[in-house]
Amino acid sequence: MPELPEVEVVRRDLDPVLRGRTVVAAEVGRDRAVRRESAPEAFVAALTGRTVAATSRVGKFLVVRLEGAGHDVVIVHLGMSGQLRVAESADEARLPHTHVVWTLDDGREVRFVDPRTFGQMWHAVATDPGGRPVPLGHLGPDALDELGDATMLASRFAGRRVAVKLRLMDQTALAGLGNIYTDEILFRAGVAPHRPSGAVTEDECAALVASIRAVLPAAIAARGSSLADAQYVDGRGRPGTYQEHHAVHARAGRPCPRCGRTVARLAMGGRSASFCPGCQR
DNA sequence: AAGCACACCTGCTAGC
DNA sequence: TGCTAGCAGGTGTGCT
Repeated sequence: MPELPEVEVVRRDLDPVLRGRTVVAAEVGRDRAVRRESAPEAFVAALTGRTVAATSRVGKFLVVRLEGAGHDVVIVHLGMSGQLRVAESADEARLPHTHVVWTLDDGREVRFVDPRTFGQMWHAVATDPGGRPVPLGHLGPDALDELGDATMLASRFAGRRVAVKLRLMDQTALAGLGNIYTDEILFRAGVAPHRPSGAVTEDECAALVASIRAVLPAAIAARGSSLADAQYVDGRGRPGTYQEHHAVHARAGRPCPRCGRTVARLAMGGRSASFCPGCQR
């Protein structure tokens, strides 16, 4: 799935389910789902009997903070196809590819379902002085909560020859944007995806910042984007609707909604960019 | 040392 | 109809 808006929708669904609840049991059905742990047993032991203090998010990573003096957390990344689903009880049938299950003290279950297995979760102990878990220290500022001004973005682009779309997707530069939302953000800002990031002007950086500030909240309000393969659903299994507002992403060959020219597709960094050659320069 | 290519998986679709 | 190749929202590593 999932880029920042989808992860944020899942976090908002899950927070009231988890907050103040105690995890009475945890089970790992597929070791790869907790592959950063020394052993799945360590993950289960660290989580069992613990009460959830709060949830937060950094970029595409979901952070579940546990009560106690140790400042420890569970970090979840949904990868390409991960879902966190709430079941009202253990009796509800499990979906195929259910790899991790947390049983809560109210009888509900939180289930991690992930067909492609690129997602994972793990227990992390230390937090840095800013309150971020140490394993997430390499991430740049969060694109929703910590986005700065045009000057900040320009400083992230300065001296770089890499294409601006790839730079926007670089999680160490700015955290949370992926292939869908960089397509949409670049379209709205009128910037072509293959432009070298160092050549993007200050005015264009201002347009990109405004575009990020518009697109991410709108996508969250629409409960995320669910594309053709329909892998992304929220905590209750429902798809989002923001794909209905996509101007260019996955619309190559169809007309640009603004100027009518054909949306083009470009191979970039091992994936594909969609853009309007008329609106984006 | 920035910038690539590639590995890691499963499932669906388009095309033959 | 059935097979195969290609493609899909991600991150991390290792080579140049």
